[in-house]
Amino acid sequence: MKSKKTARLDAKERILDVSEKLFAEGSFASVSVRSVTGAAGVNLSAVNYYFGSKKGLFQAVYVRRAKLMNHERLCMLYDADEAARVAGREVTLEELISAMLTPPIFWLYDTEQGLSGYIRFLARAYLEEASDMDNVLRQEVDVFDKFMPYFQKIKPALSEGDIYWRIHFIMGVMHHTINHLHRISLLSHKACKAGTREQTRDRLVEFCCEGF
Amino acid sequence: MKSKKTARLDAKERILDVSEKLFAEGSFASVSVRSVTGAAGVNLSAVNYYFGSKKGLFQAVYVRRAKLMNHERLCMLYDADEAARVAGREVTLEELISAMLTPPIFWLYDTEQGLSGYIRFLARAYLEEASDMDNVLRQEVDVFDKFMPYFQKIKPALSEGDIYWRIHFIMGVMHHTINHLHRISLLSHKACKAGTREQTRDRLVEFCCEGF
DNA sequence: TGCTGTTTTAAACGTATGTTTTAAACGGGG
DNA sequence: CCCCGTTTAAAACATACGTTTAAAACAGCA
Repeated sequence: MKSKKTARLDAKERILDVSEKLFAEGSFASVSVRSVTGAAGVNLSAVNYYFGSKKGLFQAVYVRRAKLMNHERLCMLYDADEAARVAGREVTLEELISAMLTPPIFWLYDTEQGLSGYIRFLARAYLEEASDMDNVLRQEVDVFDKFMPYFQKIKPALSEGDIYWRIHFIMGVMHHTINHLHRISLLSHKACKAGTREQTRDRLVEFCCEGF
Repeated sequence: MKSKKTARLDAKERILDVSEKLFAEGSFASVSVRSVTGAAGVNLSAVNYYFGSKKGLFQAVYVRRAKLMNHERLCMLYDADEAARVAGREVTLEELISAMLTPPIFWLYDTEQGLSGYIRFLARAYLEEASDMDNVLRQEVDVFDKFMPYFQKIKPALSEGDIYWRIHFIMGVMHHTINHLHRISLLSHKACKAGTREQTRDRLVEFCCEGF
């Protein structure tokens, strides 16, 4: 019951890794429990044993890295705030948008830890109508609320609604990049390459800064 | 075999209407043939009779309005081109982006003819990995290729790749609005309203023009 | 070693799925 | 009226699904 946990976590974690990947590539309904357990090399019952149900598995995939994701964004925000404070200036718009976009975009390029899978999983989860997934949205909204005062200080002429609309657009640029980065070369007749994560991030930030 | 066609088209069209709506709300796998035929009030076999298979139905939903959609965009482009020609000026960036965004956004607000359903169906089809759906992408790419020369004339400093990246971002803003317009009020703590189709369109165009 | 709680396995359950089949109903043209 | 191609109807098919069950295998500890 103690050292056995290693095996337990192995299987559990393996299921999470695999289903993160599969849920990133297809919709909830299109991924079967059997395809998950098959790819993870565990017994069919393992999903229900560890997570109660298929929906529970989906939630668990979400929860596993949810805090870390937004934690990184808030860290970047606070870092920018601190840097601006000591320099006696205001946080810049670029810093704000970069704090919102850098973590997800960098994760998108991470294949080692599987963070790429998670970020694509997230982008899909936004479209799942399972009412339990509303908290996926809500959690991100909570983060943006922390950004709100900064935007208002930088753009005092904009109403709260105006700012939310722009944040909404930024999310659109981000999600679309997450969903389609792998075929952006194809779509552009090879005219644009995916590039490095910094290049992609810079493109996004630049476009969104100007649009704001 | 002649006037009987009315009944035939009625059933066929009714199936298309219903599945357009259902495919707009859920993924391909999450929509069952039985839910379609049930809502359409036709027999279960009707889908396979008219469309061969569930996938065939999906394709038929796509094909039904695909040409019209991009036709409207190209019309707006040619209108802008003509207006600019007679005025002895160049087409503006705003006109270009408006031509790309106005049809889908206006459709999104159309509930009478069900165009709203189609445009949300399209946004979802982009994420279906069914390889048959690659032509959904390709068709839109073909349209953008028609826009390409205009963008290059307006922004001669940008490389082809730069322009494609920006078009990609514009598509992101558009798709995200299509997918989430119905809950944008919720996400913003009621701070922003969905507004009229013109207001939404103008917000999109403004943001994308600046970003470009 | 025997006991205990945990994990894994194999099998089965009940239901929902896409599709096929077979026959009935329909409606105009001979 | 009857014939015929088209459309609808009901039923069945085979498979895939999520979930449950019950027993076996396991690992630590007395």
